[in-house]
Amino acid sequence: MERIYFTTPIYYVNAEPHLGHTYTTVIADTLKRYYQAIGYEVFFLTGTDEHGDKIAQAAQASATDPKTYVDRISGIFRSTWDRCGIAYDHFIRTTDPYHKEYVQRILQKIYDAGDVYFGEYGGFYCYGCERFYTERELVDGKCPDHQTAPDYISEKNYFFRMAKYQERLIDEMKSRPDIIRPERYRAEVLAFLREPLEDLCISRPTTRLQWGIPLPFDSNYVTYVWFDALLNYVSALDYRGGDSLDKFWPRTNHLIAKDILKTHAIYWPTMLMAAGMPLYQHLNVHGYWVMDSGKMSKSLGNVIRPLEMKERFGMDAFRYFLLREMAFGQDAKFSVEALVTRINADLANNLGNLVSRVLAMQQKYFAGEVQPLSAAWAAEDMELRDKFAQAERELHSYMAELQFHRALEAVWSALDHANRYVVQTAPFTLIKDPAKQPRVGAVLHHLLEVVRTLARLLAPFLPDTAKELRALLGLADDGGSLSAPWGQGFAPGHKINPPKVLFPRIESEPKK
RNA sequence: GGCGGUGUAGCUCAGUUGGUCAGAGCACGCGGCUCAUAUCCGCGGCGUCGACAGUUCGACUCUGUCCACCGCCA
Repeated sequence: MERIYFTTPIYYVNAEPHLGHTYTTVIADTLKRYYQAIGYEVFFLTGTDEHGDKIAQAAQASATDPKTYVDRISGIFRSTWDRCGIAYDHFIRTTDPYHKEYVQRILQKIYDAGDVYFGEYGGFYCYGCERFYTERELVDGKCPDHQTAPDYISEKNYFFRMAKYQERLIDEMKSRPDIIRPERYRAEVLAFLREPLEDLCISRPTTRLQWGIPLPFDSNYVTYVWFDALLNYVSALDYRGGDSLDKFWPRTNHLIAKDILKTHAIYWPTMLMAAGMPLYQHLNVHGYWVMDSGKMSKSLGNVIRPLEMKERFGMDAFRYFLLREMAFGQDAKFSVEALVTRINADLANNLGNLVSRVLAMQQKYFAGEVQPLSAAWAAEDMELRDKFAQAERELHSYMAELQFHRALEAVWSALDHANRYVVQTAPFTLIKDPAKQPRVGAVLHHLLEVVRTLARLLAPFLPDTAKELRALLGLADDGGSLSAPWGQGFAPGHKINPPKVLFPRIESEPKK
């Protein structure tokens, strides 16, 4: 059995889940369901990143201890994904004991191998950013983000010999053209690698930061973000035990937004090289959702919360919009108006109405009982079947490239054809002639095959809707009845349920 | 300043290797059907494909210069 491993980033617990988190998580979920459907063994990891200055400060600000604070926010992430129906296999927290132990184990290994050294570093440090600034980066001597004067700090720290792996990394990036997708992000990384890499500072003294994982070789220091956070992708598999690590690790597909390209394309692979592990299979990079009302922020009140979207529009409708509207890799615009337009046009009018009209006729003309197909199919019957076969082929090729929007477009193109088929065959006219009743039965049978095919093709994208379609068709949940060839999905005498409104039209825009 | 990206119909965007590539959806106009969530089907216009020059028999698609916006680096 083929295997594949999908990861989202671990989300930093300084904010609650918003649109950006949700998009990455939804595409991971969609990919998991898709690959499972085509027979893969899939592992899907998500979780939370919980160490660092900012968290320690945030905890202090809310008059609590860091552990209590991160438990709360991490819990919000987990319950949000649960309530959104996200089918992750494991939820990792960087404060989990097994993760800490794993990070220490790898740090010790790299230290023993001589890839970590103790050195001095001085510079302007901004506590808000948790980072050093070069003089030229400062604006009027102040941090460009916080408008505060940074402190000059000189301290000894541990460094990872990242520069040592630069050439190997370049070779790897060049010899594997699809390691980073889309291509343009690989080009960006290669451009960055034309300049010499510096070694990576991986520690903070405990005098300055306690909320972190202690270095195994020096208890006066904790590890600083990179080893702590990035190693989650393997520590989770290690924790799952058995052969999880061997089964899934090299088959890794990371999903990230473009803001963390560098950490995943440069720091992470060199860390893996030092640890003697193979690199991931693909780093898949998506763009940003841009709000038409400006950059998403609490102060503007335009933060998109997944649970609120689910409440207002339904999770499947929200998922559909995210998957259909963004071209993977590029930025896309988000607005409630566009969301409503998509729901009305694609889900209510095209998909929902098609199912509704088919099931209504099936009910009205034959009391729900599926009628036999004729021995000889009409040309338009075969064309209808072929359109869906074509849509399925296209769907597979687009999914291999993470082109979710194209995959859905392909399905909708077949779906549109099905609506044309209804007009073309006009069962509602034929039924007036009793002699034509067998033809009407056959036409509706073909249309039920459309609905059955949709239930199968849409399942990774719209899991709840697919389930609802199966229920309406009276088909079992096991998938077997869905994958039967066209024309063989329904046993003689099988009964179909009356229609239901899957996606109500949204007539007027609810208040924002 | 360097590197990369984007710039195509009113809006959101597709356009793989240069020759039905000038397209889709939404919006808009007209017509048709009535099974259906006033849904569906057909027809229609709108674009100097950011600007200018070049290569070519032919460029949205290649080359160069420039403009606008975005990102990364400095």
